[in-house]
Amino acid sequence: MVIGVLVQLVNYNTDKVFDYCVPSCLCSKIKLGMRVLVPFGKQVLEGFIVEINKNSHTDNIKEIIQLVDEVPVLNEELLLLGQWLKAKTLAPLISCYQVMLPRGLKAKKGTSITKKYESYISLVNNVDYDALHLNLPQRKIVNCFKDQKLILKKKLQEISVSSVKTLLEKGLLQEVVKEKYRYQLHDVKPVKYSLTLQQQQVVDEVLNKLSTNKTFLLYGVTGSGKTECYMEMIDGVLKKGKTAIVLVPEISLTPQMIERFYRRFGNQIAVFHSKLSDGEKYDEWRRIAKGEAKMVIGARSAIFAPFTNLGIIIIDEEHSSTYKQEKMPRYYTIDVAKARAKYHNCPLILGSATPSLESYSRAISPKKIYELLSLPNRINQKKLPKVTVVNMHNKKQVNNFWLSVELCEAIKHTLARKEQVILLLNRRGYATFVTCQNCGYVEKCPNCDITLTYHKTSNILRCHYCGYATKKINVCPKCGENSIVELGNGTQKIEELLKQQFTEARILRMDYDTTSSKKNAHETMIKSFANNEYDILLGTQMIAKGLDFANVTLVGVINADISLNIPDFRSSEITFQLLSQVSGRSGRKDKEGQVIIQTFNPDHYVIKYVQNHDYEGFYKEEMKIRKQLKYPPFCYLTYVKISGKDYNVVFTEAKKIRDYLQKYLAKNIIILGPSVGNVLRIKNIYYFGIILKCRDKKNLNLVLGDLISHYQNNKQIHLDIDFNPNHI
DNA sequence: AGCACGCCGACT
DNA sequence: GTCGGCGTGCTC
Repeated sequence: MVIGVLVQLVNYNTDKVFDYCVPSCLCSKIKLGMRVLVPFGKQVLEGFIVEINKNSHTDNIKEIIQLVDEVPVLNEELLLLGQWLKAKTLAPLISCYQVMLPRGLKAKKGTSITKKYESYISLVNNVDYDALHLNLPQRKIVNCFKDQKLILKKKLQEISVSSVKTLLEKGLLQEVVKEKYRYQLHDVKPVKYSLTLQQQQVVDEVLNKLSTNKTFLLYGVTGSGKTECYMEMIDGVLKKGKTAIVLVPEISLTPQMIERFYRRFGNQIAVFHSKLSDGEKYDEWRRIAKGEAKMVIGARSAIFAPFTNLGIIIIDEEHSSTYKQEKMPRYYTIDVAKARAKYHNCPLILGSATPSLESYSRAISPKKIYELLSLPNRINQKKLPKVTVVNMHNKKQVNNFWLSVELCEAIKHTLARKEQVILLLNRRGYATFVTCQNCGYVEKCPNCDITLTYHKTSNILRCHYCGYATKKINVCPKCGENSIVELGNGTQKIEELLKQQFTEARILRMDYDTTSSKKNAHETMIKSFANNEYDILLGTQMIAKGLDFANVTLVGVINADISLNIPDFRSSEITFQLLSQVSGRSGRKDKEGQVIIQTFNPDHYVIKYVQNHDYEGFYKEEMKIRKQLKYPPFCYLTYVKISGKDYNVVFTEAKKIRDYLQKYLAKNIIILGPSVGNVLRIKNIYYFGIILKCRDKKNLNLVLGDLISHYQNNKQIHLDIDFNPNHI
């Protein structure tokens, strides 16, 4: 028997199927998707069986060493999905399979994680336990099985070790050895929710179409109860004997969130998140593969959960940039979800309070690419908070560069009422830009409408999209004032300024620096703030998502301008989403909330629409710009990154690649660059980027595929292709 | 990724 | 004459 094996080396040179023969004693055990150990040159490697019973055209075939698995780790669907993923992302096929599996199951060198076993006890059929003469501890043990079929042996032994032993010896109880799973939640009784009429309509709409491969966009304002809808939909799916995948951004995957699902679905759920150990992830994966778990809740990678009968896929906060995988294979989770939903002929639900422009345009287009479901009201008819915009140019209003009089007053009053404050420190950008301190003017690229990045060493402003460059100005072309300043950092001072202003207040700072030091720091901080151990929570965008604090009645945005000016065509969209989301944090329960946004650009349309909670208004205005400048959703973007150690080599090759693309790509594909990224050199590696814009991919993947094979053995140049990139 | 092969300069 | 630099190419 000859089989085709894909070995574990992530490398374009070895990314092909190698033939091996199987000793006859193993032939009956061989299945597609299993891992095997094979000799490969001088090495011994693990690989996946991707072909069986093939005719080999190779003469010197080697024999496999042994099988690694008893059952396949990749089922038929996932094997196909891997090929699809390779075609979509141009990544090596082996990396497409690796990304689907928890670390413990990836084909690799070295030892796999060993399974752990545990003994359980159950009753024996056809025994009339009531008629038996049992002593007290024995009777007590038997009684334990009144509401459970299977009980841990260890648990029963707590009653009496010897009684368990006697009952087993007499054949009145039987022992069942099962795999032990490391990640366990305790048993909770199911809870039933009652839905509002609107929620019920949304749920019914989906439940009526469970056997169609449709994508729904659930557009529901913050606090409209999307999660309850998801749970009700899942309930319907599970009742049909099918399974479900729920994706949320990693940061929203809090114990409270998991607990909510757990209370409803108990042991049927599996959980995937980054805090689990390799062993725990492995266990959760096994529970899904064996059919013990019926649904999974997890971050991006849970989209590959090995369910065989998917009934629904739900992606919450669908606009979140975390759904893009930033390393090979650079997949976009929503694309993968669509492929899986198609395979299983089941619905895909995308949920958001601020849908991505791509999703919303598909939902409202006459072609009805997505079906739109709306939840326009908050549960209990709570009003959205009042949003006040403070113009930071108005010198009378400003206490100092970062804190306005109005925000300080509001903080004072909120603290006096013993209520809590969230302050958002917008620090997303690491690129420096220049702005007029007097009128808020920001220098942008005349071709791309992207904020120009200031390069201090050369005193030049540069566009990261097309490479346009201009000398830094000192006098504002709009108002004529000599007040152009650099912006982009300096936010560290704010905590100190706050401490000076509010000497009594207990301030909690939460950002990458304070949460990355300890394992559960993020979680602990959120908890202590929720417990009123602090008055003010000062944090970066990580505080904006999905958190529900009953006592927060004031949300302040320190500097809305930073993310508004990140050099990215999505900067307005990202800012709208961020500000809308953080505004939703204010006044969630019975208290009325308010939001104060400080900005140097009070007339900016993003600020205007955030103030009015007007997603549709923002959508319409932003779409005009996207259309005019040919950005998504009016085209697909592809980013070709060229890097290497030698500046001249990298630049020359980048220009060669541009010429090559110009020659071979379909003529209506727009080519921008090569241009330098916001940092020319990182760790002594130089980077250039070429941006491709197209309405229709035409021969794009084909030409780029050829480009990759051409450079796959080039030691001086590294090529990296990113379809639908998050960052440029 | 590893490892061998092979073609050039510098050395006990 | 040999040791070792690393560019090139192969691994079923």
